[in-house]
Amino acid sequence: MVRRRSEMLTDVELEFMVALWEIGTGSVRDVMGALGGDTKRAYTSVATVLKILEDKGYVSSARKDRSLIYSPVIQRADYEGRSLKNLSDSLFGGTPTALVARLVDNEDLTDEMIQEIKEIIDTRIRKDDG
Amino acid sequence: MVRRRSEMLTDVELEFMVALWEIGTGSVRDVMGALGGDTKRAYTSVATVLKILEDKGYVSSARKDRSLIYSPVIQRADYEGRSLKNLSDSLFGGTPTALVARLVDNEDLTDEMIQEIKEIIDTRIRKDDG
DNA sequence: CTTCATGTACTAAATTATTAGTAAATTTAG
DNA sequence: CTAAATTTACTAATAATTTAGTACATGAAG
Repeated sequence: MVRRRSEMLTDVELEFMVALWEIGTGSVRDVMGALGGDTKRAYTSVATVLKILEDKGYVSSARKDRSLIYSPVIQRADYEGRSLKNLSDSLFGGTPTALVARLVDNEDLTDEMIQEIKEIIDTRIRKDDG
Repeated sequence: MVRRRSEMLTDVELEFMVALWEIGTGSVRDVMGALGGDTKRAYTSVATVLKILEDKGYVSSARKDRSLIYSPVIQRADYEGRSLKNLSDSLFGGTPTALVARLVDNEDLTDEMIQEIKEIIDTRIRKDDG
């Protein structure tokens, strides 16, 4: 009964990748400083998670003086796209339109946000034509 | 070191909830039949997951003859919204517009889909005005 | 009534996720 | 050189996830 790992990041892994994407590249201590969350983590916990991310192929490391400097292997934009596809497939029947429909019927969306979204769509349509 | 459970469904739980949302209500055997995935699961595995979902408050059960009939407690639309908020917060800086921007720069989206999305937005804007 | 089928509860086992401690190496300060 | 500090590798502990087996109850068939 082999369970193959999901291709998606766990919550903690995602938090770490976001931190690393923010700073671009950094040591354990740098990433620890860039973690936005409210939970404090021990230095060794941060180091362990970064090692796990490296084992899984999400980051790479290179030694600089005494420290390891970590860099993202996957691009944030790629992962954002993968996340959207994953959500669309698992919950919206594989139709991104259903996803958008649910998004925009959210009460909390301001008129400004809706307008901004409209402009994003219109821009994309113009780009297709041009 | 208490880890509090995420408010999101796991992959398997989501698959089960989608099946239950599809059929509305059903026994272990009904849900087993409605599961779309490619992996076969033993009857007892399905029963166990449904019980776990009940423990977590996602479904409720009522006895009918010898069987338990399960019903969703959370609404699909609610969970869809929660998922989008979760993704937006964790990966798109809490800005749904960034999420949409990433969605529509996906190569795989057809012109038809884009048009459909545009209409969804425009409809929502008209509804606001009206 | 006995046997068989069906269904649930309980238990178990394997894997993954999360957090952090300990040990060892290496550098730096005195 | 020795002591303190920094860093990584290894290990551990706990929790959650996923799958399914066993035991027992109950109803149906002969």
